[in-house]
Amino acid sequence: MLDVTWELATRKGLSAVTMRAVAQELDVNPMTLYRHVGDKQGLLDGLVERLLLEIEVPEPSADWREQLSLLARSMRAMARRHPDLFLLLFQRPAVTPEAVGPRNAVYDALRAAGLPEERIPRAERLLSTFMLGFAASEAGGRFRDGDPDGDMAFAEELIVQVLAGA
Amino acid sequence: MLDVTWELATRKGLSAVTMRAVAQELDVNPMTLYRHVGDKQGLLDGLVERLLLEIEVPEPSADWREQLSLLARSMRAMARRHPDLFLLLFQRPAVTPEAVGPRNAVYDALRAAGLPEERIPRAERLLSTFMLGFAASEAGGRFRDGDPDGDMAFAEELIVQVLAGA
DNA sequence: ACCTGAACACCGTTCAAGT
DNA sequence: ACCTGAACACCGTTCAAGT
Repeated sequence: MLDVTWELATRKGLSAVTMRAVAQELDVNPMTLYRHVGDKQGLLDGLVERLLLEIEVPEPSADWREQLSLLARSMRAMARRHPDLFLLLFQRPAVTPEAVGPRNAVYDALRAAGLPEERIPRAERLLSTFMLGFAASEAGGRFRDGDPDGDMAFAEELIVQVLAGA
Repeated sequence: MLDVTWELATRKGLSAVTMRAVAQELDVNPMTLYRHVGDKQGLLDGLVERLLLEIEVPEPSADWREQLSLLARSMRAMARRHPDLFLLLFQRPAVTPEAVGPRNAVYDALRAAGLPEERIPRAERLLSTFMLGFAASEAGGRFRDGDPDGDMAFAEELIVQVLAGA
């Protein structure tokens, strides 16, 4: 069911994801969905989980600068593919099981940058918050007529600089 | 009309803002709204404009660190008051007329920090993006069980450090 | 020309009737 | 006990009928 819902969201956008539309896609009575999902919110939760799992995570063996760069790129790409769904990330706790992939990827990069272990969790929260905000802004159109690539390149320089001098 | 809509959004949340509910609040036929607003999206646009205007902006005469701190605080407060509406900021260009207040406030602070004029626009975009992401995360519950005040205090230290050494 | 009620094409969810 | 169709209480918006 989640597969079909995800496919529907990808193909026609989040606004097309309704109980009734998903049910029709499955050739099933709308009420039948409630056996699997409890709620419309449950359906959306599943979609956000899936989005987190679809974010591509870099090799931990790569240069840490490259790790961060790749991670930022894949988050931005995911946001562009699912702009409305991406916004829901702000409404879910960052500590769900599906969130460990991306979080560990940031942990690995920060560790590789030489950041002391005790500073990593906070640094990850701040860095991820920035990346999320940036990707959401770009995908949502807040940067209209701007230069997101240039802005992100500059942000990466700054981040590398701060991490190198920490 | 916008006053009543804003009041409704504040009192009962964004999901209670429907054409029909606003019309009822005004003791008017739902169709009458279309004379003033064209669209439901138009109603929401008005709400986001108002939200931007409601963000409290610091005195430009204060210490620049204090300016940034106050601005962050008022953005976070606004996000907590209107969590769903706040998310819509990501879906609107940052260059609307109502956005100049907050943007100029950041400009002023960066100028006071001694940042060269030509670097200010990009710095403002990155800084505002972080603040927006942070405020949205906190208000939306992404930081559940976290320590947003501590995280923000640390972020401010970092920002001051970067700006001082620029 | 302007306004607006009824109507259309949807929603998510409850609940009672059917098996 | 399980399942589900009809029904309920909503939506945003169109459009034709009324003034």
